[in-house]
Amino acid sequence: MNEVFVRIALDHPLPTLFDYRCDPALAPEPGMLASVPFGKRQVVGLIWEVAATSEVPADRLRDVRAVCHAVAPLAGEWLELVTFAADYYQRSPGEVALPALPQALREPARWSRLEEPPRTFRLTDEGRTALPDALPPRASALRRLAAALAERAALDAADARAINAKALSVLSEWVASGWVETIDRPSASALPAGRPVLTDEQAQAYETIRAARGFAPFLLHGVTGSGKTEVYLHALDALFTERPDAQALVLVPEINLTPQFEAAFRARFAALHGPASVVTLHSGMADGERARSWLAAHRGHARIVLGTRLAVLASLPRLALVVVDEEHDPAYKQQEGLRYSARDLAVWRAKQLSIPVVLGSATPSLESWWHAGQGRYRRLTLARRAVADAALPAVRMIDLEDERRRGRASVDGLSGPLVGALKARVERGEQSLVFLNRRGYAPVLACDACGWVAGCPRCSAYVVLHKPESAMRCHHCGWETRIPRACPDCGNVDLAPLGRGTQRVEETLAALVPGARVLRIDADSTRRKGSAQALFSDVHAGEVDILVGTQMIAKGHDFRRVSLVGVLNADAALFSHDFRAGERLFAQLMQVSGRAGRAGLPGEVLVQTRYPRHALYQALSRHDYVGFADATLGERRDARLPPFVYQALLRAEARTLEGALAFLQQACVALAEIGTADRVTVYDPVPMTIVKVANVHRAQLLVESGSRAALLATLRAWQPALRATKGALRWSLEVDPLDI
DNA sequence: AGCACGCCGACT
DNA sequence: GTCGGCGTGCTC
Repeated sequence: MNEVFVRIALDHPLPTLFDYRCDPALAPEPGMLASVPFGKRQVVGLIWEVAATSEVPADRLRDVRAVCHAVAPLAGEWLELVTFAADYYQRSPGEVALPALPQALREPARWSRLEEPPRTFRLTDEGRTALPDALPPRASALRRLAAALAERAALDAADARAINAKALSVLSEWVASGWVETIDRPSASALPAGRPVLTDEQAQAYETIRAARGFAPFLLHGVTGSGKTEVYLHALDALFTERPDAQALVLVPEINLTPQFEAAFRARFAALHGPASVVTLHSGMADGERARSWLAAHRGHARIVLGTRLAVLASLPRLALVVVDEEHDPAYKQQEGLRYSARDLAVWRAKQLSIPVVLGSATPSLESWWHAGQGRYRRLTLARRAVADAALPAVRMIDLEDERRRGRASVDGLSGPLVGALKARVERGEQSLVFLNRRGYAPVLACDACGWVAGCPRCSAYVVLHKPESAMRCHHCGWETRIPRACPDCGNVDLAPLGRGTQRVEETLAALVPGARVLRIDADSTRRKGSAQALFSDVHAGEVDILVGTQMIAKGHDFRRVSLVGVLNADAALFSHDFRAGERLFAQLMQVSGRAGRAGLPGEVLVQTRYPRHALYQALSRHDYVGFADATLGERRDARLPPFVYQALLRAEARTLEGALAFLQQACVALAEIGTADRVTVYDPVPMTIVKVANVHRAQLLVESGSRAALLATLRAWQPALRATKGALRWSLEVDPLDI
C-alpha cells in the first residue's frame, strides 16, 4: 500500500503548511486544490508540495479526501507570488492564496462543473482510417458519432452531445487515442481600423514602452485628458501583434466608475481576438461570472484581464505586460483581511517575470515619484491634453475670509462668486460640477440651547444627518435612528444641522440657481446596483446642469460639456494629523479639476478656501504637480516619513481601551526582548482617532525603520510572541499602512 | 479564524 | 435541575 504526503496551505492564520496523507491514485501535484478534513470541518486547501515523507507523526496525519483535476494546477510562479505576499504582509500562504480564488474552486461539489468547455472536434487522418474498424459492430451510438465526424469538417461540442449524452467523454478518449483532434477557437485576424492617431508625446511614450525588454517599470505621468489610456491601448496592440498568445493585466481603482475605460478596451480588442479576449475581475461580480473570468485568465483564453485590486492575484500563465491606471489611488490598498497594495504586487509580478509595467497617473503617489527620481522607474511625461484646443482649466481661489470681510456672506457654504459662476454656466447651457467630500445632509446635529450633539451610541463619532431618509446614520458602524424632534437632554426643539454634506448642497443649489437641473452622485444616491451608471449617463446626455458629488464624480469620467468645477470644504485636509492628507487632497483636486474643459470649452475651477495662499492651492492653480511633489517629498525627507522610512502598524481591538493598550504595551516589551530592534523605531501605543467603532475600542502601535529588510525581519520575529499573548482581543499587523 | 470543551447565572 | 454565557485551546 503506497502513499504520498502532501503539504497543504489552508486559509488559516497559523503560519505553517499542514501535512496530509494522500492516495497516489488521486495524483496530487503542487498548485492543485484538495479537500481535506481540518478539525471538525472539511475544508479546501492548496497543495504546496508533494513529498515521500512527513515530519508529522503518523497518528496525527489525516487523509486527503479529494483532489481537483478540473482545473490545471496553479503555476509555480503564482505560488511564488503568494509566498512573497504572505511573507511581506505577514500572513500564512493559505490566507493569501485561498481568498484569491473564486468561490467555485473552494467548493468540491462544484469542481466537476469547472471542466474546460470542450472545443470543436475533427477526425485525424489516422482516425479516418482506424476508427471505423475499432468500434464494436453493435455500438450504434459510437458509430453515429464517428459518422458525424466523418461527414463534417468539424463537430462542435453541442452537436456531439445531441448525438449522445456521453459523446464528450468518448471524444476525449478518441483524442487520447489520436483519432480525433480538437480545434482551438478561431483567432481573429485583421486589425480594427480607426486607431486614433497619437500625439507626439503619446507616440514617444508608446514607442519607449514598446521597445522595452525585461523588467521595465514606467511611470507614465500624464495630465488629465492627456490620453494615457490611448498609450496603454497602443502598447497592448503592439504586444499582441508581437506575441499573439500573450496576456496583459490592466488594473483600475474602481471598475464600476469607469465604464468608458472598459468599453474602450472591449471595443479595441474584442474585434481582434474574440469576445472572450477581454475579461473583467472585480469584487462586485456575481460568483459564477467571476469564476468564468478567473478561469479564462488561468487557461490563457483571456488576453486582457481588466480588474480592480483583487485582479493582481489572478493566475496569468502568459502574463507579458502590466498596466496600473491611476496608480496613486488609495483604492489599490486593500483595507481588510490581507492588507496588500495591488500596485506594489503588480510591480513585483513584473519583476518576477521580467516584463514591463506601466504605472499611470496625473498625480503619481509620492512613493512612485520618488522611485522615478531615483531612476528605479523610468518617467514618461504627457504634459499636454490630447484633444485639440482642450487647454488645462484656469484655477482660481475664492477667499472666504475676504468675502466675509466685504460683507458678502456665503449662503449655506456657497459663496457669491461660485453661485454667480454656476448661474452663468446654466444660462450658457454648459455643465458644472460641485465637488464636496462629505456625503449626507449635515455631519452634525446639535442643540442650540444646551450644546447636545447627536452621537453614535456604539462609536466615538457623531452621526450624520440624512434628510431624504429623515434618518441619522453613523458612517462608521451603520447604526441608524430617526431624527429627533427635540433635544433629548433639554427638550429644546431647535436642533441645528451644522456643516454641510452633498444632500444639503444639492438642496441649497436648487434654491439658489432657479431652473437648474441639479443631480447628486455619492455613495447614498448610487447604492442600488447599476444606478451610478444610470445617473452618469443622464449627465452625459446633457440632462443635468449641475452635478453635486463626492470623489465619485472625480474619477475617470470624460464629461464633454463641463466647463466649471466648484470645490467646497477642502480646507480640513490642510491641517490633518494624517501626513498623507495633503497628498490625497492634491490628487483629488487635480483629478476633479481635470473634469473641466476637456472638449474645447474653456474650463474654470473655483476653490472656496480660507487659505488661498496655501502652497497646496498655489501649486494646484499652476497645475504644478512636480513642484508640489518635490516640495512634499522634501518635507517627508526632513520629517523621516515614508517613502524615506518603512512603517508597520500593530492594531488591537478590545472591549475596553485599557485592554487594547495593555496588549500593545506587552507587545512593546516582547519587541524589546527580540533584540533585532536596533534599526527599528517603536512608538508608544496610542488610541486610534476614532477610538470606538461598533463598541470595539481600538489602539495602535507604530513601528518603523529605514530598512525594509530590518522591519520585515523584526515583524517576523515578533509574530510568535504576539500570538502567545493571551486575552480576549483581536490584533492585526499592517505593513505599509496608508492611514496612521 | 472556527469550533470545541468547560465551568457559573436565570429559567421551565 | 438545565440552557447558554464567552474564556482558552487545538487544528496536519
